[in-house]
Amino acid sequence: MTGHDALRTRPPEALTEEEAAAELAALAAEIAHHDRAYHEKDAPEVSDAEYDALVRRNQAIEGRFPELIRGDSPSRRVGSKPVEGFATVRHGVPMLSLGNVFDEAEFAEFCARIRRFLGLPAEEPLRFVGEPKIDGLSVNLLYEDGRFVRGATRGDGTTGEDITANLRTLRDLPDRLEGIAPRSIEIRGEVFMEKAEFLAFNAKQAALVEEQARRAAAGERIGERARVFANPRNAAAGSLRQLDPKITAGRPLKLFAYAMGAASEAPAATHWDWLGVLRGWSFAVNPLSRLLPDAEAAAAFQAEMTAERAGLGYDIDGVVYKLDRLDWQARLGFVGRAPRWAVAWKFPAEQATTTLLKIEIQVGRTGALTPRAVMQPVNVGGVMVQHATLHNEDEIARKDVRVGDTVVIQRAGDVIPQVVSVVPEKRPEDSAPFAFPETCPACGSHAVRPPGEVVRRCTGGLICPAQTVERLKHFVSRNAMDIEGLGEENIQKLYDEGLVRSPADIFRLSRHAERMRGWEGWGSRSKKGTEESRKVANLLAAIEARRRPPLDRFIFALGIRRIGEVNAKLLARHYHSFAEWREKMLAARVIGSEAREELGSIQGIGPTIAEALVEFFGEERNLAALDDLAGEAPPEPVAAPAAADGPFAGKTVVFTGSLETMTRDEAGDVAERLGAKVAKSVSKRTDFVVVGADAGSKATKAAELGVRVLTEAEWRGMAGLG
DNA sequence: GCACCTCGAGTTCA
DNA sequence: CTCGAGGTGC
Repeated sequence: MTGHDALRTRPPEALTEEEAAAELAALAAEIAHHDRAYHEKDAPEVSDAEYDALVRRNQAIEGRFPELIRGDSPSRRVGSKPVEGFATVRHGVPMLSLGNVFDEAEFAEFCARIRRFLGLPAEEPLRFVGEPKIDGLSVNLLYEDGRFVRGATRGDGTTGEDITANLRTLRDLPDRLEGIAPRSIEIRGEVFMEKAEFLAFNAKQAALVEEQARRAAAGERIGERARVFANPRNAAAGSLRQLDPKITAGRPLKLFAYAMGAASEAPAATHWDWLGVLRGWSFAVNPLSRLLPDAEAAAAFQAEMTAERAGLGYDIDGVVYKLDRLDWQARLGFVGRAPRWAVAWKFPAEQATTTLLKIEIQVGRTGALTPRAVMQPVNVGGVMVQHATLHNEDEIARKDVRVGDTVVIQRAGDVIPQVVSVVPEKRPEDSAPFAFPETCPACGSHAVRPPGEVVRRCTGGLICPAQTVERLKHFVSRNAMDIEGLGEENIQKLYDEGLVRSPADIFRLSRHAERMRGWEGWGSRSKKGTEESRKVANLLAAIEARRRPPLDRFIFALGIRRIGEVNAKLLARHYHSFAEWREKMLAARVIGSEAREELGSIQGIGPTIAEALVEFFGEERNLAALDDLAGEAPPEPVAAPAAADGPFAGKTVVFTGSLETMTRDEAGDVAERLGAKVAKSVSKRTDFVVVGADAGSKATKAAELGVRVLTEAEWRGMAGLG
């Protein structure tokens, strides 16, 4: 729905070069957007077929205009979503994530929760199966009538990529299940590379890279670039992503099977027996897995694995404990996306020590001053780390972090580095406590910290260059205006050159095309030639492609405090058009006015958020910038969600429990499009409660109040989802 | 008034 | 992903 549909219906041959460039830019942006919606937010906005149509359109145009293929073309991307080759696959049963515990007390709490839920006395032992948690790639293997028919990556848990051909090359994967097999069954496993194999393989890769470099220097053409991998996990992932199964076949990949997904019949009554069944079907099951009679045995097993960890042939980051009895598993169900009957007991995060070189203060788009540690680069768990957030003033004081200190760092939640503590013995004599600045490092304005709040904020607002640049970055970002090719660096450059000071300026950039072409790397043919000379044209095309933004994106892009994606959508849906919204916001500046009441009556908008909006509209310069922008890029009204009739029109619907075929958010979107109002909790004004797996009190309440309860299947039927 | 849930904002690295 | 804080229902 980007306004390019008219163009898209024309065959590529009928396009002028300029049109083609513009459409490729728009397609790249749109596909990237969907990739994100699909992967990161778990909320695809288009069907797979629509998505594929976009990709095919992109390929068709690229085929006709090969010289226009963009550096960021979706067809080149090797990132999250493979665009050629791999199809997407929906798992029969979602592939879940696991809750984590880090010590015996947390594990005991996990056990206590199970007992509470099942109503078991403390004496009743909980029998677990412990399985080393390998750091590899989860895959889902579908067998029908005993034959391997499809294999997929985990993906976002709901849908993954079809990598059947690659998986067939694994020696550990039986093509056929021996003996009695259910008509249809999904088997989950972990694909990984052993440490020794990884080192040998990576050495080969390194040699290959070197050789390619030599040949390139000699002017030879080289095809696919070889690469070295940072760790076994990445190597395994890279190997499974190969479009050519022959390459995968040459990689030393292993597979351990460990769980069952959707199955036409249950092949066992306990998890332990199930592992036995898998072995019988000649799957490799981790031989270290063990049946543990009670929680004490689990704790002992954890200690044992901690000791043995270093000596294992592969990397593990903890042990997974699963309640053995499948009937209990079924009763326990799920909280969110994680089962209540299993947990990952993680080893302590890998730590490293390094020196703190300095503490930088970053200024965010709302003026928040955030301290950031700059450290001597150090390897933590296979990744070089040199920055870590210090969160805020209090955090620095609490840990008494000082410049020059030797600090212990770790990567929390597998990714984000954090400073754990300082090593006081190694502190230089002349060190002083860090003095958090009380003025903005970018504009010198006062930075204030309201009582009771943690964040200190620059009061410079519109005059602060750092805030202005951050707001511009936010404006063009993916979920906002989504202007492809306008990243952080380019925005900074355009700001520094004085070409862009406000969002509206972006839409006037075409006036400065000549000047931009003169910049090094923008159009001046320095080294690489062709691609750079296209940069300005591509950028302008990408900007044009966004000249009619949907109102919700437009509102979000403004970067008003407390107005994120969700609240922006609420506002856009409620006020429908830009003019209406603008007028009502101005009127709402008067406390007690009708417009203010209306604003507060929107579900999800409370007094604080209303206040933030009113504050924005109370600033004359904001209003001027807003109108300037709306003149350049007038927002399109969002379609009114109301459907005049149908079973959900005008009804209030509550979704509860975890739905299998979609997330609650997705379901909510569908319901809204059908004219329903989606609420979070059940009251007597609720018309329908849609109950997913493991619904809790809301389902009970619905029954008490006599509200109509729908199963997921019934809901899908009524909503016309088939 | 309190507990729970959801949203916003900020952040790192390959 | 994680924290803080706002909104809403009990």
